[in-house]
Amino acid sequence: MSAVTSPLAWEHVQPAAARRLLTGAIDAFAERGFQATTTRDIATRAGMSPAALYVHYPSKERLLFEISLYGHRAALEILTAANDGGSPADRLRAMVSAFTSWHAEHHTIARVVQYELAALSPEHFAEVATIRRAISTLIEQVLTDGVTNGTFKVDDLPGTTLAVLSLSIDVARWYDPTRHPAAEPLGTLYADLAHRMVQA
Amino acid sequence: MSAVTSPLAWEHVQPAAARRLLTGAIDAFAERGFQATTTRDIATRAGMSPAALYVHYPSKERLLFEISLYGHRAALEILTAANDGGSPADRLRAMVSAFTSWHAEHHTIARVVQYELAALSPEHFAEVATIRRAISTLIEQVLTDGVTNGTFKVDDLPGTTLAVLSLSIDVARWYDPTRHPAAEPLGTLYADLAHRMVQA
DNA sequence: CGCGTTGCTAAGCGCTTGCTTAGCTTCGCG
DNA sequence: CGCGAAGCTAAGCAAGCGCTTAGCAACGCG
Repeated sequence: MSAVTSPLAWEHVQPAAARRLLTGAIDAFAERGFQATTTRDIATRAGMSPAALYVHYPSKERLLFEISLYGHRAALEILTAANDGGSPADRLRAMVSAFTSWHAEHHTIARVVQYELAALSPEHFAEVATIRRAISTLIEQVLTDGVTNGTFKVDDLPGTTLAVLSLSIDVARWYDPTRHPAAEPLGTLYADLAHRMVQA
Repeated sequence: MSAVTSPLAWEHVQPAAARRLLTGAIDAFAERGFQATTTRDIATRAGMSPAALYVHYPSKERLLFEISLYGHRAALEILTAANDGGSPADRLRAMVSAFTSWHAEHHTIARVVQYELAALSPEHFAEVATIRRAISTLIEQVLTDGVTNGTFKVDDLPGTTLAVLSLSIDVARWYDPTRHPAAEPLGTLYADLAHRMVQA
């Protein structure tokens, strides 16, 4: 586990059977998507009968929500930590690097977080949407700060904010640890690319 | 329909009922995903009974393949057209602009093209993968040309190629015509961002 | 010990899925 | 007019779905 990305430990999920179901669901949702994953598949991955799932979670959707919520919170946390101190350029580079590395290192959870939003209930979607707006605001603010002190040149602020985030998020779509570089060098490359996009 | 993006007409799909099924399937797959879309839903959108679908297509997967194949071909075509003539910078800007605009303007098909690959049969996937490699090669070549003539500075060629493509592709994920700028200005913004990423 | 709680399984319910079958109508064409 | 092809529908099949029910073993605690 790298230093720049949060450990994403699941120890807080108790008991162990509930944790096995959750991590099994992450793998299944990431591989096949939420709709194509069956509760029987999740239960089998956790080494249980299908009915045991409902002892720990009231529905398949709830399992998705727990994963999505925890994943969004983890992503916001590593961004917030990276935003601490330094010039706008330093903060932008640290945030893009951390956010990119996180999407590479945790690409299974990241895939669920980024591509299964439509499967959430309206109420659950609203809850993670709040976190998504906070993430977006962090990037927009550092770009604003850089423009204000003259180190950045940004023509379209919302458009560029979206582009910077988009670049990191799409890593979850294509990243394959067997075929691509380690997460940390990728983060450095993307920090460089994002910095160039906004440099004055 | 803008000048930089191909018209994406479906007139070649005959008879009209087959075309209605295909366009209905695009909308349904883009909205809900392949797995969550039922053949009954597709048939209803085309104004027919569920069985009528099988008069024109042998399976739901085949419908996806026809959409995916045509979409990939259209994307490759507009990229190839934009690659014609000028400096590496001109060609890169033209390709990124066209590719981005295409993903925004045709974001429903683009969503199917980019996010439903896993639902294709292995044989059908192999066929579109060939087109995807051709797309990637076009971008890699223009970056190579720019590095060679000294107008670009690229540290990691495959990584930067992927990043440039990634930036445009992710547009399909978030683009909403009711909330975002028109496709053509977006293409111009992204051409600028991509150019800055590689400028010497 | 007695007994409620926790965690699990076997069985299965009601429903929906992709797709098939049988049969009807419409049409072009000799 | 006769007839095969094309295009469609009503009905339904086998399989698989999310989830429920009934019941059992293990455990903590008075």
